[in-house]
Parts: sequence; structure tokens; C-alpha cells
Amino acid sequence: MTPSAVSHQIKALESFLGVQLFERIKRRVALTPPGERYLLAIQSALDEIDEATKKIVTVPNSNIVNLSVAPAFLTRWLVPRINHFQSLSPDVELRLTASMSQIDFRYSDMDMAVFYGDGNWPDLHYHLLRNVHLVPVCSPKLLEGKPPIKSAEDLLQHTLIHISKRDTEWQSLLEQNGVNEIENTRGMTFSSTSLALGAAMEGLGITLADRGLAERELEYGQLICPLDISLDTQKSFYLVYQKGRPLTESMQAFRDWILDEMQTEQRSLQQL
Amino acid sequence: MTPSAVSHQIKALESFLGVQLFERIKRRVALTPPGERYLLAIQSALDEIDEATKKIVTVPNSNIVNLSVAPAFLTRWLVPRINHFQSLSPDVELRLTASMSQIDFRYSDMDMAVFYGDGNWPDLHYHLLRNVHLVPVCSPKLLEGKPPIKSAEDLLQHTLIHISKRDTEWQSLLEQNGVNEIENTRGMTFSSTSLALGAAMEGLGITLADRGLAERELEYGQLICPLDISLDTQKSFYLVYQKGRPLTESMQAFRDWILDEMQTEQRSLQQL
DNA sequence: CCTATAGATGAGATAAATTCATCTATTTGG
DNA sequence: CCAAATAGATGAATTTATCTCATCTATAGG
Repeated sequence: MTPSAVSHQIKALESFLGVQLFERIKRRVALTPPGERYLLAIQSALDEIDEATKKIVTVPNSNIVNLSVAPAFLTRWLVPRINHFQSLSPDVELRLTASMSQIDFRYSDMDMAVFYGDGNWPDLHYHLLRNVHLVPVCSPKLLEGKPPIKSAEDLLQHTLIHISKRDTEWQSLLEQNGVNEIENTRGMTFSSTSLALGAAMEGLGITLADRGLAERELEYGQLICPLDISLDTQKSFYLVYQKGRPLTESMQAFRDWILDEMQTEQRSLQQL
Repeated sequence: MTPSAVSHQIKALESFLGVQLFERIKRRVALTPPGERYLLAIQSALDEIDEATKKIVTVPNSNIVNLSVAPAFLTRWLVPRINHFQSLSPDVELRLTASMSQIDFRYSDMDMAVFYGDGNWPDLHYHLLRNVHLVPVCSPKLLEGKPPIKSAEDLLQHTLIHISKRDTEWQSLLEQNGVNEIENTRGMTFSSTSLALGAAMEGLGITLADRGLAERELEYGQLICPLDISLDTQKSFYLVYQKGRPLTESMQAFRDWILDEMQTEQRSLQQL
């Protein structure tokens, strides 16, 4: 709203009331005594409306949180830890939806979301959860009886597993590691990280995955890192929700938990 | 504002709040518990705004009352009594304007008015001041050396004085008193009651006047009633002012005085 | 079973609010 | 002392919000 709009509105209000609310003093304005009194009264009333609106919107007993989550993050990070959150907040009910797209909150029932992206959402609150570093992973079975992989170039001897709409990831990683001319390599494409990881675990090839999201498979030896290189995607997972929207206590509980959990993991990783 | 507009606004508010305020029960709506709570809080706040606005608008020290008054009423009833009002409310300044038309307050600086009419003004507050009964009046000089006036028909032997735009008054009076065929009688027309009364006092003819407005002239013998008949015009003088507009203390003082004065006069008349 | 009615919806019209361009008068800095 | 910057105001144009109108669905009443 511009100063011009404010000036128009003040003029209209003074005309409507038949009372001068401001005294014009050269290039300044000052409230008149009636203006002071009116301000106090109206401010109080508007504060009450604001308070009542906040109370009504933040329904205290709304224990449901609707979450739209990037699928890889959902299945590989969140779901395994959900029990920890529930044990801390037993009365909160998370309603989880996997979605690869970045929903538009205006046309959605979702309360919060986990986006994978660059964090450029001016209309949203967003909290960094974790940066994404992609590393090549494959089944140990893939390498049995095969020459060891010692360089990025050696990766090309195998099937590269891509994820739809993220074709550039492999190319970026290879280029960063000295492989400049990449011919049409043998490959296959899946529509999601989960599917790609599943295929990799079956020994169908090598895919790229965020180390943190594949850590359980890596721990159990279902997947291994055949080469110690990684790609900084310049993208991250973020917790996002609408600006200007009061959070229920359940939403706050979830936000606080997930940020704290990420910090705890971050500390653990730094100690290793 | 139509039900349709209300429905739209309720829908928008519920969407904005993310809370259902009304429960739709077939063809009825009922407030939900959150709706009840919100209503109480918002109603209270809006009442405060309304109160603050009323207080700010009713500037306590505005001692001026602008009045637009039907001319006959002004000159013949109000002006003679103005001193009484001033003695009771010495700090109130009445600014009086004579106007035969019924002003439109939206386009006028007037605070209050005295209208002559039928009292059908739905957008205004109106208080009955007095009913208007017209009686024929003339100067005693007119009748000197002439046959006495014993019936309505005898009135036709004299010049009838009309007031512009109120031509039907004479005709109505005569018809009500048995004079059915009225030829084009000799007459003259003036633009106001005051002028007509002035002409009657000069012996130019007989005019119709409200008994109360001509009472001083009748008292002093400047005018007499040549025949004891009267016309109920179905119109009255009313004090009027805008609905929804807070009255200053001066306006209230004037309203209370004039209504009280009229009641006092009414009692006096009834005692006679 | 038909008519009337409450509430809701979408489109168009109207009203209100805001922005933009410009002005005047004052303040500030060189 | 003068030029540039700035606060507040104004009018016109644009944008947004609100309201009305037409219509619909489902229910109630005669």
C-alpha cells in the first residue's frame, strides 16, 4: 500500500467522521486530540479482532497435520523415524502424502510440505532440512566378477540408472570428475528415487542417491558406494508452510521435532 | 445487501479462516461452536468501534445547529419563541434558514429541519410538531359595511387569496362545507403563507392559515376568523434529522426543547 | 404433486481501494 | 543561496472487492 492510498483513506475517514484526525504541519502530520483518542479505541478493537481470528484459526484441538512430502524423503527418511516423533507427540496425527511436485498451498488442503528445491519461495516460510549430495550406489552383486571401479570413467562400464526429469545429475557428476565426452551410455530411467534404488538393489545398475536417504541400505550392505565421489546438487530438502498462517500446536510440534532431529543428525555426522 | 452477498462473504471468510463457522442443515444454517465464539469476540470488537466512532463524531463542544425550516413555521412560530430557547440554552447557536422545499440531507449542511408534509420519510427520524388545520382569516376592515358571512358560500363574495402550489386547499374547504360548484372565483396568489397573511392583513381578501401560526394576529385583532370552519390538510409540521447520525448535545437540546414546547402548548390548548 | 423458499453459485455490474503521475511546499546539503 | 530530495496531497486510471442478478438444488408446505 502506497502513501498515496493512506492519504486518500485518511481523507475519506476524516470526511466520514466530520472530525480532523491529523494536523498538517508543513511536511509532517501529527495526531489531533480526537485522533489520539480514536486511535486508542480503534487499535484496541482491531487487536481484539486479530486475537479472536488467531484463536479461531489455530484450533487448539486440531491434532492433525497434513503433510505433502517429496517421496524419497518420505519413504527413506521420514517414515523410518515417524515412531520417534509419535512417541514424543502421541496425540498428533500426521497425514502423509507423497508428492514430487511443489504444491500450491492456495489450492491445497496441506498444512505443511517438504519440498526438494532451491529454496526460492518468497511467499512461504521455509526451513532448510538437509542439503542433498548425490553419490553413486549399486548392489554388491553388480560388481562380482567384474573389474574394480577406480575412476569415474569406470562407471561407464555399467548401466547408469536415471530418474525422470533429473537427467542432468549423472552428466554433472561425470563432468565434475573428468569425464568430458559422454556418449549415449546404456541406461534406464525410473520415475522416482525409490524405484531407482529398488532397481539398483536388484543389481540392475548404478544410480545416484542422497547418502542420507540410502543410509539404511548402505548399512545393511544392500547397497554400496562403488566410488567415493559426490555431486552437490545445489538443492536441498526444505520444510515449508504458508506465511501469515498461524500454526497449530501440532504443526509447531512437528516443525520443532524435524528441525531438532536434523540438527541432531548433523551433529552425529560431524563427530564421525 | 442481498442474501447472495452474505452467502459469498461467509464462504470467503470461512475459506480465509480455514474454519467452518456455519453448519448447513438442509435449508437452514446454524453457527458452529467456533462460529459462536468468533461471533461473540467480533461483535464485541465491532461494538467498540461503533462506540468509539459515535464518541468521536459527536463533538461535545459543537454548539451550532443548522436548521432548515418551513418559512411559515419559522416566522410565525419559531422566531417569536427563540428567546425562550436561548434563555434555556444560552451557548447553543441556531443558524436558521427558511426553505419551502424538503431538503436532501445528503447534499446539505443542515443538521435538522422542520418539514411540512405527510411524514413519509423512511430514511429520516421525524417527530410530529403539530397538525395543520387551516381556517379562513381576513382583516376586520374587509367586512366593514358588508353583509355578514354566515356560510361558506358567502365567502365567495370576497377575494380568495391562494398560496402557490396549494391551490386545492380552498377548493377542499369549500367542498367540505357544501359549496359544490365553484366557479372561477376572483382570487390572487402569493408564493408564501407570510405574503398571503400580509395581504389578508391589508384587507385584500380572505386567505387560509393555520390557526396556530396566525394566533398573534388573531389575538391583536389584525386578523379575524370570519367563519368557524376549518380544513384538516392531513399534513403537519415535523422536526426531521438523519437516521444513524449521532446528535450533538446542542441538537438534542433543541429537539427536546421544541418537542416540550409543543407539548406544553398542546396542554394549554386542551385546557381552553 | 406443485409451488414457495432457503441457501449456494457463477457471471456481470458497480463500488471501493490502490497505484501512478504529478503537484506544492518544505527540508537538506553543497 | 540554490538545487535536489522529500513528505503529504490530489486527480485519474487501474485493479480489486463487493454486490446484484439470474439460476440452481434441495427442502418444506399446502
